[in-house]
Amino acid sequence: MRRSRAFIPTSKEVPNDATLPSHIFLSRAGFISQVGAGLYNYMPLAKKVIKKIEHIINEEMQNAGAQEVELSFVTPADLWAESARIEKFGKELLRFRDRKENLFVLGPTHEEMMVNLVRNRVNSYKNLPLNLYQIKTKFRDEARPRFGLMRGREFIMKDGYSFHSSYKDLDREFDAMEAAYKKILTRLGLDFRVVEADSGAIGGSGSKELMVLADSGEDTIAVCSKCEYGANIEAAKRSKRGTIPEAPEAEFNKFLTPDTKTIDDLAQFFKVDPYYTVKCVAKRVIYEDVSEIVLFFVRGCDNLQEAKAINATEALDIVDVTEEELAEIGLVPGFIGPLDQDKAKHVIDSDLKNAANMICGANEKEYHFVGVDLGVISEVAYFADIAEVNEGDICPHCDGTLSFTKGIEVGHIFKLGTVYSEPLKAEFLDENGKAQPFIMGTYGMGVSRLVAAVIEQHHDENGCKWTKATAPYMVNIMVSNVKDEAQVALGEELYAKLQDANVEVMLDDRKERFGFKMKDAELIGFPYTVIIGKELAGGNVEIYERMSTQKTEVPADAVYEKLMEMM
RNA sequence: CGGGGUGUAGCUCAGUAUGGUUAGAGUACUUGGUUUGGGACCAAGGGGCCGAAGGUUCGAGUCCUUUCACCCCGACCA
Repeated sequence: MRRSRAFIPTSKEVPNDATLPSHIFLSRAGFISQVGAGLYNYMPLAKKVIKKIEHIINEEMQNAGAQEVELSFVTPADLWAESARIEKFGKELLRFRDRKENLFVLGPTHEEMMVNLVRNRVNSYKNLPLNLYQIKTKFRDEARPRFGLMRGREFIMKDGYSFHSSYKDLDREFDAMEAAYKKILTRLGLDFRVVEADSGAIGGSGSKELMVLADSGEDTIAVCSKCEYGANIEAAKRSKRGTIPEAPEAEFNKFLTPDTKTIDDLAQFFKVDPYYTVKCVAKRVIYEDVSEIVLFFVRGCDNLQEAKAINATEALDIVDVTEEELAEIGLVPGFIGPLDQDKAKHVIDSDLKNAANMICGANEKEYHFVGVDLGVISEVAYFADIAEVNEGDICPHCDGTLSFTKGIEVGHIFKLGTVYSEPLKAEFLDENGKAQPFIMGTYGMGVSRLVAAVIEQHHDENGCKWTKATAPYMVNIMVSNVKDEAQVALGEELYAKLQDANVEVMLDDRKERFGFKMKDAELIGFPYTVIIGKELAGGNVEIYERMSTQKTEVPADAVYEKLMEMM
């Protein structure tokens, strides 16, 4: 491509709403343009990058034995009613009616559609397993789209669905997909981590997220310093503490504790480590038809992890409650404890099971219990893992310590089981001629989000740094002065030669100054820019490597070989 | 969905408190010239329904009402 003919509207101006590097540079470098909230046009450069990512995904999916399909974007709302997700998904589902007044939704994900495609067409265990996928535009009417391609309403996703006759086979496929996804991200040149995740609204058991590591990531992940363990903070586990602070010694007693409503106050009042205090987090737990106040107890040094709390209560959602609401049902904010707690349902963090020498609220204003042994309620109370891990906690798999890092979720794989096949009555006949619902897995990967993720991980203050696998053009030939015939001639020659070698190459033949074209090349982020300029008089040109920002001088007649070698 | 903000040239934004020539700047674009190793300089140009609708007024970018869009913080987020 000749730069003079290319549609690449670059700009020095930053869009006023862009804060993330990927958003800023993809806009400035002429990859994307916004048309509405969370809606973007892909211009030629972005389209090329997307195709490259799709190509790699396709190759790895073929290798893994998955077959590509493409399902209708507009999907009948009936299907969504069958799985009951039309309510669950809520306003994120964009609904509309056709001229015959039939209700449709724009597909935000395609579990129902894929199950519908397969049911009644695959009837026998002999035809399983089956793995079908598509790469397609999705639409989610996000309450608040932001961060450019990172969180758009319309986005491109690879979504795959596998069908099995046994859980064992699902496990095998799940592992195969994890391996394939790792391969894809490795080929794309990304630094990533596979982490354990919360299954969220989609349901199912096993769930892993593929996180591209970047400071701007929206997810916090806990990673082990020694082993491979990594988990989304919503799902992260830990071992029991290794070093436990010295326990306060006290007989069980009720103690007057005026004005000590916070853990800090309490720990200071008794001069104990917050480890030995019990924190109460009161929440309103929402179910389909009803809601109620539930008390969550964790150690004073811990915090409640809401995703875990939702799982522990099987709730749809959890919201804050006010002190007034608590007072209404006879609870005393600041002095709520788990002993003799009959005012509200409660969940106690499993780390508190049989914990001794504890201090907790006495459910009476200005009083706390000291010397509490929670062993007395270990048989009757409901214990669950509801505490959020902290940095420095011990890894659940080894003796390493956990630290936090930020990640961009670019892939999520689930073991769905029969969550969709059952309500949608998608069944096959097993070896005994008995009808069984398909056992399913689902595997998503955000293609447009990957475009942004590459830049989040690879950029500097001057612009994009595409990896070799994702670059829209591998080589940019910059003719410094287009009035210099020798420079132009060499540029054209190299341009033709590289094209013949099937290298994707851009020839910057514009009548612009050196600085302008150089800034432009850095902004766009070609992995290699050949600078044909002043040094040509001495027989040399330069190769500018974007990733390292190193310039290397090479003889003009060797530049082709040198480039081929570098790539 | 709650709270806040902004809509004026392709883009970034002045101008709006106090209504009054022909609505501005920078940048981008066109033409000519000078320049040619880090987004150059000079000159001349083109480009606007001041988000939309209604109203007040002799007169509205500016005041009032309605509406739409976009953005920010939060909630939400397979």
